Amino acid sequence: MKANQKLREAMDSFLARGSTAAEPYARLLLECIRANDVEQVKRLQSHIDIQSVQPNNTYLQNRLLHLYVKCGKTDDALQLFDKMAGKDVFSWNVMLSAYSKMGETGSLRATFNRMPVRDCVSYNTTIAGLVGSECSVDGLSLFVRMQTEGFEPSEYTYVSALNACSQLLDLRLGKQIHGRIVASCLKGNVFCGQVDQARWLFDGLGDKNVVLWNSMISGYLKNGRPEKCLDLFLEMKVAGVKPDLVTVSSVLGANFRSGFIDEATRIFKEIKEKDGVCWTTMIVGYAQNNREEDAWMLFNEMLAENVKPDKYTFSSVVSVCARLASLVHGKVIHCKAIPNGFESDLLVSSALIDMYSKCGETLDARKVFQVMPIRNVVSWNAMITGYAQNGQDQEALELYETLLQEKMKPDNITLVGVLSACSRSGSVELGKKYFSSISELHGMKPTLDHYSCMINLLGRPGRMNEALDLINSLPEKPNYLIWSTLLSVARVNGDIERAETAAKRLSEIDPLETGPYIILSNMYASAGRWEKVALMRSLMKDKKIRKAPAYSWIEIDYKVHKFVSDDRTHSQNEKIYRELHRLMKEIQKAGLSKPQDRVPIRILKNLRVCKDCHMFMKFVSKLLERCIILRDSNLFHHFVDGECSCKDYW
DNA sequence: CTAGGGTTAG
Repeated sequence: MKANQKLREAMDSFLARGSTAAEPYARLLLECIRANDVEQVKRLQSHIDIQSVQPNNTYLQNRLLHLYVKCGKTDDALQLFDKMAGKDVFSWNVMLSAYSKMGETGSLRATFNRMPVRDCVSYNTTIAGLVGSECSVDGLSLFVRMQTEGFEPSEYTYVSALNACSQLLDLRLGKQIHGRIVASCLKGNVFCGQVDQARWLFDGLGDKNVVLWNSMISGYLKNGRPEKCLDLFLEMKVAGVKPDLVTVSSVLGANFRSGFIDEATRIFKEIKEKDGVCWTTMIVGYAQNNREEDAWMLFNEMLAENVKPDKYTFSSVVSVCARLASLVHGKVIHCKAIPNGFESDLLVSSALIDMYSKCGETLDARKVFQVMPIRNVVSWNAMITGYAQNGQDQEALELYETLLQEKMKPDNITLVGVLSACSRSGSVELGKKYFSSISELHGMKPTLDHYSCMINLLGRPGRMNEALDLINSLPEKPNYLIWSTLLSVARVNGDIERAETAAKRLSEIDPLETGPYIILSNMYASAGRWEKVALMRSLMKDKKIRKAPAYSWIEIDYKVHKFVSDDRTHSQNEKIYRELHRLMKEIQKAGLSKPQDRVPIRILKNLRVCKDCHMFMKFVSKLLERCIILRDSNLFHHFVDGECSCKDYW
């Protein structure tokens, strides 16, 4: 703070003198660069152009170029670069790193090809950029080319080359390259899921720098062994290697995955100089541990500390809003993303589509989808599943057809969306067609998720025998999802026998889960088999199974309110219950019909909505002339004028 | 200037 103040004073007096002397100008500019203060640089340049004062000072210009790239001001960097008289290989490399960071492979390749002279770093940067943008094949061919042109690969090069192998799942080539690394006494990395082998190599290495430790730690993380990361973190400290920001970010991630969110919070608070990645990791950690409010607060702290959020931060925070189904928070983020230049970013846009869909606003979601300059399968999936979950089956299927027309390749998730749209609209034949297209047209193997959709598709309209045949023909052992799907279709059909089968299997897999007992008990009650209802109750009592608490979230005037079932803790408790009782009475009278024009009421529930509440909401929507959008653990319910978009199937 | 950390869809 103090240093910046001093710099500003120096700047003021320099500009006041109106001097254009080269030496003080250069000194001042360098200081601005050292302080990472682009604003001061701009201020200085608005008075005097660097070209007119320092036309041949390549060193100074390179430093400035690097600062621009570091701060994400690529346009400024490019402008300066174009004007530079004495470009050296460093200047070119800085531009390569800019394009590499942004994933602009076109400009990256073009710049690389235009370079008059290249060095090892030029190759390393370009290879890393290509590999990072899913152009691993090209990255590898450049890896080969650099050697034919007489450049010796360094550890940087090998890391990228091995990354390329792991991306292409080419273990054979990876091992070959690894052999070369061993031969040239360089250091390896952690790839292709062979984490134990990597550890063996790692232990064999004498001198290990911080990058190596970090690679090993993240290797464990990527291979789903977070507990090992923490061990390694401690070992690293014992070995006297000082952890850096990268280490801490990995370890933070590991803590979340093993559920030690409080431990992570402690480590996070200890870090003095946090960078954007640290903040993002922590925000994501909160979000994944169902602490969305903390995640949101942390994001605001991050902004208050002047740490610049990037596309990863924005997409994470947008997904926090989606989890909360908080449209106002989501819109705030959307508005913040625009001036930061992330509006049309692939990650952010896909998260926005998901957020709007999860708030029941598919029109807004579609607007985001429509303006995206580049879409990948994730963007399409977000939009298709958004439609499917909101009961807009036709839109979902139409969009899928467009995807096929545009020669995009769908993935497993796309087809889950498509099949669930079919089952909701009762299009059995169409669903069957899409199901067989998974293997026949797209050359993929249907997963249990797809089979579950099919059981739903067949079972709902009562084709229970076909659904059971499908379960018997599964290529692998039926999992929890399959049996709970069978239970849910058996419930719709009042098929107690099948429901019993499914519930039995479910309790074998997860004995503590309450859902199956409750569904079965309700089915017995509907059939008047009260002795069975009593049996279910005593069973649940014996096993000490208790129903998970039901939560609801509702957003009123920019604030999210959370309720537990039979909650009496809200500050406006009396008023709420008075209104509830008034509604109950009104509903008993019923019979109104007026246009819908007010803001919808949005409700989020952690469990599946029960039959009574569903009925209640239908009445309330009619009575209050308000659209109610309720998102439960399963899908979306748009209640309008006494009808629900789920068509009473859920 | 180049390697290692965080992100989106069911």
